[in-house]
Amino acid sequence: MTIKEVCSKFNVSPDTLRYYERVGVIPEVRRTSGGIRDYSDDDIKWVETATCFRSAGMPIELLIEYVKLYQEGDHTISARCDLLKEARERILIERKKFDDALKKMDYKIKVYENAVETGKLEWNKDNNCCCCNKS
Amino acid sequence: MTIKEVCSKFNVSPDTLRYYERVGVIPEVRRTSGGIRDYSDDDIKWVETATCFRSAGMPIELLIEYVKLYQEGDHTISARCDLLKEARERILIERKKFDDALKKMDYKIKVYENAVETGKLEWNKDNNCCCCNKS
DNA sequence: TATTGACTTGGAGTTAACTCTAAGGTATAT
DNA sequence: ATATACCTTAGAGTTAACTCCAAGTCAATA
Repeated sequence: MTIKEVCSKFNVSPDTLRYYERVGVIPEVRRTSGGIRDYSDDDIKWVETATCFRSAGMPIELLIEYVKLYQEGDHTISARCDLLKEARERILIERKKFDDALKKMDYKIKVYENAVETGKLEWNKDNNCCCCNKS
Repeated sequence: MTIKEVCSKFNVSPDTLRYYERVGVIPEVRRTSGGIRDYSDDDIKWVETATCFRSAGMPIELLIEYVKLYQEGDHTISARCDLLKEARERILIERKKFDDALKKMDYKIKVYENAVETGKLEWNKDNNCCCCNKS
């Protein structure tokens, strides 16, 4: 598969894919006799993993570390497992922050929608919710 | 409340709070006669909102826009509401990406944990899951 | 009252993750 | 055969969001 095809498959730029390969976020991709990248099925799976994990905010450094461990062979399996578990915890923490923000937003949206209808802002006076009354 | 107290309350640096104020992520904070910031309850609510929304990846620019609208008065209520709804949609999209990554990680962790136990990697051959078999 | 530590501003520097540029090679349609 | 579109590398530039620095002021303690 050409770089262009992989790009449109995962919605990333060619520059990004070349950058990922250069810094080691994915293993090296085989070239044609002309020197042009030809992504194998495995390469594509690496790109899939990389873009998926990156989309979840997993830092490049962690992905590089993972690829390094992978290339060292099977004796790094438990290290890779630990790395993934740690990454998992981080993502759970981040997701919690998203949920907190959503809660706050939902409250504010409700107040504003009510204001658009009735013509006046009515913040919850007892402040029992997660949100501030003002702003 | 002093800048230091606000910092430890929301776990951000003084530099960050001063930066937020300077660029308009929060409205201007009143100073003491000596020129030192003294955060009011409302200021603190603004900081709470800002840090909460930033933690969810909401860009600075959006927060600045929100504060601007707020300062223009009540005729911007529906615009503020629209802004929050759009932000909400974005966060839902981002959270979906987190869930996708978590799914992939959980599968990989399971495979690796099994490998640590049994001594060999057993990727799901029929590839019915969201994940790649290799990597 | 002197020292210590925290505060102020304006502006420069840093970091992660791309993104672009230059100079040139490859592949395909006319 | 040549134009066009896409590919290559190395390295420089960009962007968001801080983070640090210098030079000076303020406040609490010994």
